[in-house]
Amino acid sequence: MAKYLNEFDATMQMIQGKWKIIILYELAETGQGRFGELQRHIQNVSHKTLANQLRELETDGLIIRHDFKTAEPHVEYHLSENGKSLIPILDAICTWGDTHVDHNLIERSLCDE
Amino acid sequence: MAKYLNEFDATMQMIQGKWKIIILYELAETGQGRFGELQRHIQNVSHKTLANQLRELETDGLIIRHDFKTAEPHVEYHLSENGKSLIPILDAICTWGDTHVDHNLIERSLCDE
DNA sequence: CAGTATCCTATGGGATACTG
DNA sequence: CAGTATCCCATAGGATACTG
Repeated sequence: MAKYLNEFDATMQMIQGKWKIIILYELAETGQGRFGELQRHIQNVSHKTLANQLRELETDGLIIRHDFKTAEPHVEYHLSENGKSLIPILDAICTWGDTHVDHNLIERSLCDE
Repeated sequence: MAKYLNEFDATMQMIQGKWKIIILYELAETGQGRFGELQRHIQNVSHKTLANQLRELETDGLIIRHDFKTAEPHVEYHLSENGKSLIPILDAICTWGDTHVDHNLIERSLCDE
């Protein structure tokens, strides 16, 4: 059985999720990040949901999880090549929102800085 | 209160919905379409859901609903300028899915024909 | 033909607490 | 620090039937 209706659906399912794009964008800018860092930067995301979305992004091959396997837990996330290839699209999505949506309706600007 | 988290969120909320992108793409290709036509072309969409998504797209200003107000109900939908400006992004989303997702997982190919 | 109303289910995501 | 488990709620979307 096919998992996706079409190419839109495939792409959308991978980036759909309240925080997924923000996570990808954050990692694109910083290069890599730890769980706690991401949670601090992306305000209001719940612990459970961040963990969920990170796992989905990892499963879909958009980010890579590197476990340092030290005594004190230390995990770093960074974009895969596939994830990086998505950035131009995210830019386009951000720019479109920036130019076509009333700024008063937008809580925190992310693109075009 | 802001309605959207950021520009991503704004754009995503407008195109999110199981059939919204397909509707937009369909209208982009055909120029305009009636309710029944859309339902026939977009297989498997339920009557109620199609009506819902059309109304949301209209509310968000992406499509325009033209009621001919004849005795026999006749309504045509077509893209607004805002909706048209979204097409390049949809193309990018489709192309990305086409090149980065296993074709066996995709039910019906829509782009790159 | 186009649209609305009702009912139902699956899922996403928040709050919170627990584990190693 | 990173992750999992439980509980709970709001929403999306399907099936179906009804209206003008």
